[in-house]
Parts: sequence; C-alpha cells; structure tokens
Amino acid sequence: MHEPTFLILCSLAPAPLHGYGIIGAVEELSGGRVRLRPGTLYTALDRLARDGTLAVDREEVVEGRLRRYYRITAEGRNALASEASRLEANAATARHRLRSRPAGGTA
Amino acid sequence: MHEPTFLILCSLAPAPLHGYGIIGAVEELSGGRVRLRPGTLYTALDRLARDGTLAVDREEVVEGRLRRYYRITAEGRNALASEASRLEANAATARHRLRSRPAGGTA
DNA sequence: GCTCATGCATCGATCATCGGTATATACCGA
DNA sequence: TCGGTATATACCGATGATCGATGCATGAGC
Repeated sequence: MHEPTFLILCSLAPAPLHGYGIIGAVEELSGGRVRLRPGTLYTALDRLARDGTLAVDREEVVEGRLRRYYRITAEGRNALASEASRLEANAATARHRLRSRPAGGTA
Repeated sequence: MHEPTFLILCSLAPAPLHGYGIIGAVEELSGGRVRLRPGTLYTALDRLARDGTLAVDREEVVEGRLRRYYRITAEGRNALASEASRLEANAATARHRLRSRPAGGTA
C-alpha cells in the first residue's frame, strides 16, 4: 500500500468524507506534505471501492454540486491497522540497523 | 520511497553487501514477507546508485563469480532515517484515527 | 569428461500506482 | 456576462515493482 492510499484510508477512519474533503483531510493529516490531485484520488477511490476497502456512503447535492461520500469498511479498517503495524515494524528495523554499525572505522 | 527500496537500504545500513546477499537480508529483515527478485533488486540498485543513495563498495571474484558489494552513503543514511520518521508518523496517525470514531459511543 | 545444480548478475516485458493536466457542470459574485 | 470555486471525470505519461528468462562460471556427481 502506498502513501496516498494509506492516507485516504486514514482520512476516512473516523467518519465518511466526500472527494474534495478527502483531499483537504489528507493534506492536513500529512502536515501539508501530501497534496492529492483529483487524478490520484478518484483512481484510488475506484480501486479501493472495487477491493471492498471502502464503499460509497451516500450522495448529496449541495448547492447544485454532487457530493459523493465514501466510508471505510470493516475490511478497510483491518487493512489500515495491519498496514500501520507494518510501518511500525519497518521503522523499528531501520532504526535498529542504522544504530548497529559493525566495527565502525576499525579495519 | 517504496518498501523494496526501503528494505534494501535497511539491509545495507550496518555493512556492505552484494546483490544476492541483499536478497537474503531483505527476506530475513521482513520476516520472510518480502522476497526480492533479481529484476527488482538490480533495477533498484542502479537507480539508487544514480541518486547517490548508495554506491558500489568493491568487487570481488569468489569461486569464479563476480560479487559486487554495495554500500550505503551518508545521504542514503539520512534518507533512510527520515523515511523511518515518516513511517512512524503515518503509523501514529493511523492508530489515532482508527481510535477516534465520532459519536460512536464516545460523546 | 559430461551434466547438473548453484550462486551471481543482466535483460526485457508488463503492470500498478501515482502525478499532472484538461474538461464538464453548476453555483456565486463582480 | 465573465471568471472563480467546488465537484467529479477522463486521459496520458513517468516511475517503480513484478515476473520470467538468460548468461556464465564453478563444483559435485556420475
């Protein structure tokens, strides 16, 4: 799972959001680092919906514009949780191995 | 940075390794989860060397076979460290947001 | 001596994901 | 009427990963 995908799932974890809401949430979640483009977002949403990771929650028309809300599924929650575990494990591995320099300048 | 790239850098953090050594190290580091194919590995190595993230350390001929050892650079170390930070931050975000269900029973 | 398994590197084709840009629509304010 | 904003969609290209096949040299078995 790549970062945009991951952050999309994060953004939906507490409550459903519509496309443009997700873009804003992801930007905030990532401290401004990740700015999703529509292309990235909607392709990912379609893919994740196809996978059963998320689903369309409802559609609203607000001021003449369609808003499609997406909701994370139980399966998506599980995927997100195990992805978080993977990230933690990888980070720990990196920290550990960055610390263990064998025979630094010896040789 | 994707996982294969990340794990390759992890594998090289303590000491230089040659290609097939990296494959083994990555498999071990990831608990058997990630098994690099030669194609993935050498393309990544070329790319990372081009970027200055790692460099060829030395070449040896062992039993008639060439072994090319790769070494992580200072730049690569920095990249790996900041990647680890990113992973930690993302994992924390996910944990946090998986816990905060609004109006779930919270109120 | 021949054949086969093994360790090592290389190459090519394909696919998935992401990034960027442009477009259609509908509202709003100047 | 025009331009900006909000929303979704479509298309295209770049990057990186995956898979599979190949080349090559050695040592082991027969």
